[in-house]
Order: sequence, then structure tokens, then C-alpha cells
Amino acid sequence: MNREEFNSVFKSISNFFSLLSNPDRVKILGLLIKQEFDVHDIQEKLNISQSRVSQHLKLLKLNNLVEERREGKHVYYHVKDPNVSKVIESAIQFHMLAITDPQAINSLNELFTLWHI
Amino acid sequence: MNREEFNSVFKSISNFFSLLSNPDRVKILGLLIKQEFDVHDIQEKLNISQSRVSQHLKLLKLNNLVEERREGKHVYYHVKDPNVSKVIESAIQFHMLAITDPQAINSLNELFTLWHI
DNA sequence: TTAACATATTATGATATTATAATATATTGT
DNA sequence: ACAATATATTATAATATCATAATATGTTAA
Repeated sequence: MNREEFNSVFKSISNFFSLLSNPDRVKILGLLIKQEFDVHDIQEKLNISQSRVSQHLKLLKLNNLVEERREGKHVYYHVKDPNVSKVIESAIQFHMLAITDPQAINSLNELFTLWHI
Repeated sequence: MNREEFNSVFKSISNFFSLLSNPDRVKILGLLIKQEFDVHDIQEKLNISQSRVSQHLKLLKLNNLVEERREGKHVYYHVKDPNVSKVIESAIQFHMLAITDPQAINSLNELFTLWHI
């Protein structure tokens, strides 16, 4: 692996992390792992604008994290590879190790098992 | 866990991911897991400006990912909790699952074992 | 075809991140 | 105290991300 390849791998890994650098996108991924939802569902559950949901979904789709399925007027989205949850769970676990406040650990633990909202 | 706590946990998780959303910061963390390095070392290995290295280290330090140790003129940095590597490794693994190109998989595999530069 | 609904796109301003250059601070040796 | 070296901070311009509003597209039912 030469310098260029090396850099490009780091770029692609960090780009992946940047997809997870927005709380709403993490929530969306959590939602769409267990089951599929349409845009309106997501909008209501996350309490953000329809436009923002579409923008997030577009970005996630461009980066192959979610797939869509149109059914009439509705477009249903789901996570392409559920293994993405492992990355998020590992981050939650890391957080649990890093913090000492017992109540914060409780919250994270709760999230860890139920982070699909 | 109420709505506010819920949102704040997602915010803190996504904030953690945003620390990893820059290739140089991922490289720096990789470097500083196995051993400590001073700013000049990092600058040379990553081939970026001294100022940028200090800025990255400041951000990582603010977020408790690295610690510093001054020895004379030099300031040595190291990763506070090596478990952070698990998060990065899980992302690399996810990438390996997601892609089909055998050569790309090779590169990632190589990185996976040797990503400490 | 038109109305109604669901979703996507675009435009825009606000804010954040990035990279570079310049300057400041800290430490050591002379 | 001064020069040399290492690191940190600040200023700033370029770029990216974010959030909102407005508009466009696609689909169905009447």
C-alpha cells in the first residue's frame, strides 16, 4: 500500500465517520435497522422538517448506508447493512468506559439496548 | 430516559464521531495508541503543518481522547483510552464487509493490522 | 386533468470546519 | 538576558455543513 492508497483509505474511513457526526443521522440509522420507515414516519419520530429528512436520507443513500423502496406515494427506507450498528454500538460502549458518572452510564446503557428509538 | 436526555446522548455520540471525521485526526489517534509522540514527530509523519497538528491535538484533548506530558521543550501526547481503537477498527471492518473489490479489501486488511502508520 | 399528498430539490443565510500564515508563549542552553 | 527550538494561539479566508423556506417532482384518486 503506497502513500496515496493509504491516505485514501483514511479519507474514506473518516468520511464514513462524518456520516455519523450528526445526531439525527445516527437516529435515522437506528430507526432503519430494525424495520423500514417512510420519510413522513422519520420526520415525525425525529421531530425535524421533511426537507431535512430528505437531505439526510440522500446523503446516507449516496454513501450506500440506506436503500429505498417506493410503494405508491410513499418511499420506504431501510439500512442496507445492519452491521453498521456495530460501529455505533462500539462508540456507545467506548463512551460507557470513558465516563464515570453512574447516571450517565445508565442512560447510555438504556440507549445501548434501545437505541432504535 | 426523557426526550432531553435521549437527545443529549445522541448529540454526544455524534460529537464523538465528528472527532473521527477528519483523516488526520484518525491518523493521529492511530499513532498515539501504541506509543507517545511529540508534536514535531506527528507533524513529520503526517506531513501537515505544526499549527494544524496543535489544533487537532487541542480538539482531541478537549474531548478527553488524548493526554499530554511535557518533558522540557517537548510535549508528548498519547491516547488516553486505547479502547478508542475498537471504534475505528469496527468502522474498518464494516468497510471491508461493505465493499466487494478484492484489492480494496486487501488495502483495508493491511490497514487493519497496521493502521498505526 | 386536477387536487391532494408524499417526497425531492434548490436557494439562502447562519454556523462550523479547515488550512495557512502570523504571532505568542514556554523551555533550554549560552 | 538572549538566541534557538518546540508548541500554542490567533486571525482570516476558503470551504463545508446546517436549517429553513420555497419550489419542483412524482403518485394516486376523483
